[in-house]
Amino acid sequence: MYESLLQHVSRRIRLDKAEEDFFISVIKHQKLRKKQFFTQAGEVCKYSGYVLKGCLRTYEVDKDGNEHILQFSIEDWWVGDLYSFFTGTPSRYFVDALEPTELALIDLASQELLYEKVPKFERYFRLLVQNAFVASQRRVVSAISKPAEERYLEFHKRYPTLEQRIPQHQIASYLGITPESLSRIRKQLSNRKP
Amino acid sequence: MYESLLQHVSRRIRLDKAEEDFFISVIKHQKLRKKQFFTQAGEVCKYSGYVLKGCLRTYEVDKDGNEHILQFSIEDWWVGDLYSFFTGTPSRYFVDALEPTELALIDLASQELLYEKVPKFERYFRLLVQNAFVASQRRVVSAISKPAEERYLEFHKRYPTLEQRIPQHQIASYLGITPESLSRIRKQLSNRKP
DNA sequence: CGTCTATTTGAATGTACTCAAAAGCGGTGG
DNA sequence: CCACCGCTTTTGAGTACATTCAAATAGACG
Repeated sequence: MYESLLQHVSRRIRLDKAEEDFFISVIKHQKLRKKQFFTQAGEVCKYSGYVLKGCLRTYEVDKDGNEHILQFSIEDWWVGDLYSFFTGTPSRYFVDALEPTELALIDLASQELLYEKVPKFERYFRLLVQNAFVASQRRVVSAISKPAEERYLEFHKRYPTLEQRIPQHQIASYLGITPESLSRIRKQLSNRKP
Repeated sequence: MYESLLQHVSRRIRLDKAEEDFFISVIKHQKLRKKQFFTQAGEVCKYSGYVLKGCLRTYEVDKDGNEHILQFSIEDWWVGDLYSFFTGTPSRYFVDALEPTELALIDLASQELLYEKVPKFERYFRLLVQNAFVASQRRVVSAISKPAEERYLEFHKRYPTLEQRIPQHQIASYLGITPESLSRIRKQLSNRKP
């Protein structure tokens, strides 16, 4: 059931059998249908989720009701609002499933217990967050310095498989442009290339 | 010399005297004059720096030679290119001092030694990176979803002291707009308010 | 005081947006 | 199996926000 998760962990820290078992013992399992929410803005994000199968999006809804996608999460990525999760304050993000999805869940109490019993997990999560931070910073630079076409090409190169899986208007939202603009950009590119 | 740093640490994890002493023993001290580099793109970032006094900027230079500021770092913030630091690969960022600056430095070997001898530090750095990640994600949403004026107002509210300390064109670069645009935005605001 | 850099202002341009409508696509039920 | 409905993508026209380029003014520093 959780092989991919254990593998993900063991690529970063070394666990013995007892530690693995303990880890698995605090994990819960969740299935989401398409469009079902994992968390909603205004409520506290009770779980961190590891994607076993499927795809989710994390997004904010602004005062005009427009959605802005922060993150897509596919297999082998963690998902959730870290800030809400750790502080217990209401989240500002919505997270829902773009496909039928299965998650491994861990709640805050379990995570803290885990840190206590197996301190190596501090390292595991530090490494994860560190990577996520590095990626986020790159996206900031991209967002503030590059025109839409270039941002699209970056996305296209870095996440070629994601682009197949996800409706175009969601990608536009992730890139910070309108669906109309993305459509035009793709048209221009296809006229220029072949 | 390092009181502020020790305080910063002890607000997050509890250290006994021996642990404190060990921590301090691996710290080096560095002074930078205004405009002096902490790291440059193309070289490996050898140190993480804790700002004891002063202010630095982290920025990327694009192919047209334009600078894009990722981060300002003032007293009690860590600075450096995490990715380069941990992987030993050349950095893509420049970091230099906007004011005369003093730093507490730790190199990678020392940091790993620290993790080994005082595993609590994994937690300390996890918490730091976690906060930085949360902040970076918010900036992503802001960058992709809000017009320049709104982004400026956010900056103005969140970092009122920084705005006093830093030349306006650097703030424009941080916001992802031209100095001319920021000047016009500020003019409009001052005409509208009073 | 003079030089260099930062900020402001103006005019023209461009990129991306809004609004509106048509075309395409996929799923559902008759 | 086809027809219809809803949603996504495309296309068009007009607009707005921010940029570029150029020049003037203001400020900082030696």
